[in-house]
Amino acid sequence: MNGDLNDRSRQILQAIIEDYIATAEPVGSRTITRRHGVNLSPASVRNVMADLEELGFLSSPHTSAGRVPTDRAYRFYVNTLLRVGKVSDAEEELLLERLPFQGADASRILRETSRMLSSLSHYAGIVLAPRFTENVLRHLEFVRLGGRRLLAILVTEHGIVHNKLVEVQEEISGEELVRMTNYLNTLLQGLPMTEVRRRLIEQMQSDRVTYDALLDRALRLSKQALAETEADLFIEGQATFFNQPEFADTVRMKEIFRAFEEKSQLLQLLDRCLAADGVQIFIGSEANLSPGGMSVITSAYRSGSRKLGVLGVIGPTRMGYASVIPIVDYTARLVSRLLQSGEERLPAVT
Amino acid sequence: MNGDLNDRSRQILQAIIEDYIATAEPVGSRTITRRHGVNLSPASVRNVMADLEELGFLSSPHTSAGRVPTDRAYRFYVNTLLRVGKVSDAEEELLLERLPFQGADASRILRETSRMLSSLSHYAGIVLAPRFTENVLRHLEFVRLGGRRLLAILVTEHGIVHNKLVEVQEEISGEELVRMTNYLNTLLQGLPMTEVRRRLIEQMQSDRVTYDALLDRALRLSKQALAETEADLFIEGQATFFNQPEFADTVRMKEIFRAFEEKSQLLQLLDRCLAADGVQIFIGSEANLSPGGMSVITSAYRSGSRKLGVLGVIGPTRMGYASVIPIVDYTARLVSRLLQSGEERLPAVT
DNA sequence: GTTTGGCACTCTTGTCCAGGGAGTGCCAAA
DNA sequence: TTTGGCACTCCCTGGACAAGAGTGCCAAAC
Repeated sequence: MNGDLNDRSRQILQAIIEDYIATAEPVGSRTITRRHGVNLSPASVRNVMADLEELGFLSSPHTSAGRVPTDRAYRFYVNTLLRVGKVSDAEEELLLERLPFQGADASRILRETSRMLSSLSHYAGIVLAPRFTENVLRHLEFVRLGGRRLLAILVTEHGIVHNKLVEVQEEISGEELVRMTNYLNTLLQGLPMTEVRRRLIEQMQSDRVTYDALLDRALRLSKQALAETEADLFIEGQATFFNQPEFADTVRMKEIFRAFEEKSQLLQLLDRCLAADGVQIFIGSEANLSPGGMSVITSAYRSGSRKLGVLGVIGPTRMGYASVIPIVDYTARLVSRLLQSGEERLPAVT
Repeated sequence: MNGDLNDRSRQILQAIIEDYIATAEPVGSRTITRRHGVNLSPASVRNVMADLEELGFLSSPHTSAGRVPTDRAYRFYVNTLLRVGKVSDAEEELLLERLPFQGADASRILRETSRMLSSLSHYAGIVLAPRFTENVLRHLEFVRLGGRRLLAILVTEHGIVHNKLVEVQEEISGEELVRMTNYLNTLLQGLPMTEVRRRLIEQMQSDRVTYDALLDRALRLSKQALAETEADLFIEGQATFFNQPEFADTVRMKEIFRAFEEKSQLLQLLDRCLAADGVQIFIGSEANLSPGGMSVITSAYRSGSRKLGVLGVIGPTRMGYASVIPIVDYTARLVSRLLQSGEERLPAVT
């Protein structure tokens, strides 16, 4: 059904979309003939526009307004019409200058990334921190907080630190804790979380543990400590939505900010992105976000072949896809490289 | 200048303020006689209102609108007219039920606190996490990330975890790291950060260290690791500003959200609060925030006699002071108790 | 002297209406 | 098939007008 459009229709559709992206105002037939290189009379353009409306690519707010692209039009635009460029030199320079700052740990890099995504795209930047389950355990430590409360600290690769409070049945002495920690670290260090689970269960049934109550306790403890933690999501530049005329009314703005505070819908969407390869684009209703009218462009960042998390941009459907797509793409590659280079310097983990 | 007002003026001023807080609309003389127990004719009330305007307590948006309280009026109201009540049973119940949840570490409690502050007050809740320098060091740990990059993890009392990436000159072996960690922990554990600094410098000059290069390195490392980190600020319920009619226009909303994303002004204000005792109230211009028209009510929370951080509520100047003040007060006490009780269970720190 | 009713005045808000502008749809001619 | 022309629709703006709310002030009442 996409290929159905002839050259002229495509050209006009593209002109309408790009004009609308630039102005946020319904596009009329005369505007097309004037501003874009279309050598036709307004009347002819009107005929084409009527066809495009018939096909579901355009809609008119009211009889005598211009036309506005539908989600479907944007989808067609992104799939077929748009030729995606590269990031501009200025953008690249800014990213390279700002992102890999000295002595930064991963969470800092990721936070800064969401800032950069926002300021480059002029929309909101989002970064989903590496999913806990996707990570490799680097170090596990228990700190006694008092009485039977222990703080479990786990460091995953890239220096991301999670911590969790666990309560034990009986007090544990300092030496016992050291022994437990050593045991657990030799057992689990360097394993991906998915593997960690398996190893724990396997080990619990081994002879060595059956006869050593302390080790048994250690395993139970770490099982508690390694329970899934909630996902970390950095969002920056929400205020950019105030610049979009289509969100000018307060009711919609309110809904948007509610949604951002909620995060759950967004997390669900980003989880889906984690599974896919390359740049993902969700247009309007495809994103399935509650306030509607928003598009999300994402890409997973990775370390080697393992996908760690997702980053991207969220803005109005009427978004500058042409410039945002390469930004997201490039940033994802850059972040991957930054995290990778941290890893390369690691000694082989045994 | 405050005591100047006679009873009647006070009564009318109070009526105006409370009416305006409730309705967000300029209050006229008739409204006062109708809705509040004032046994006077509108004309008399008008005379008083003219005086109050003269004194700077009221202002009128235009000639034939009602009167609106000025910042000064709110200040007078809070200082003199308002009798602050207690939190309602329902509020208390909710707080007690939601806050001290099992197995929560301090940062979780604080995040949840800002949520509760927002949902109880119907304004935005803010919580400033314990200032790093105010804390007691509980545990210090270095994890090798790869090559010469170490992740310093420091746990302060109440189980708050900070981490920082540090780079060393030459690689450090596993055993060396263990020895360093042990040395540093016996040296620094249980000291407040301010003390930690002193001890580090003192120790650097001691004989033992001059002859042991590793210890020297350890000290230098920890000095890097213990550098001040940026303050953590939890804000929740920013979207409540959308409910306030006085912020209905998009321009102001935009400014507010910019300010929230910036945080710096807010941090400055909260820092001032940390110094003061009890509930602090900043009305309108007193808060010195850029978008103006906002009031901030805060109280420091503490552990024992040491103030840790600040929590509070931020909303429009036209805020329900009567109900918010006790909420902030009670919450600060509750959080103090929660953190305290965690501490009590600690063994004495030597 | 204080309080109050009355009255003129001011300013905002909402409604109605007319006119201009932008755009469409359709038809007939090129 | 394209295009010019034309009637029509709808939005937006601005002016006029009335209603409503409130004020300020004055003179009479208490």
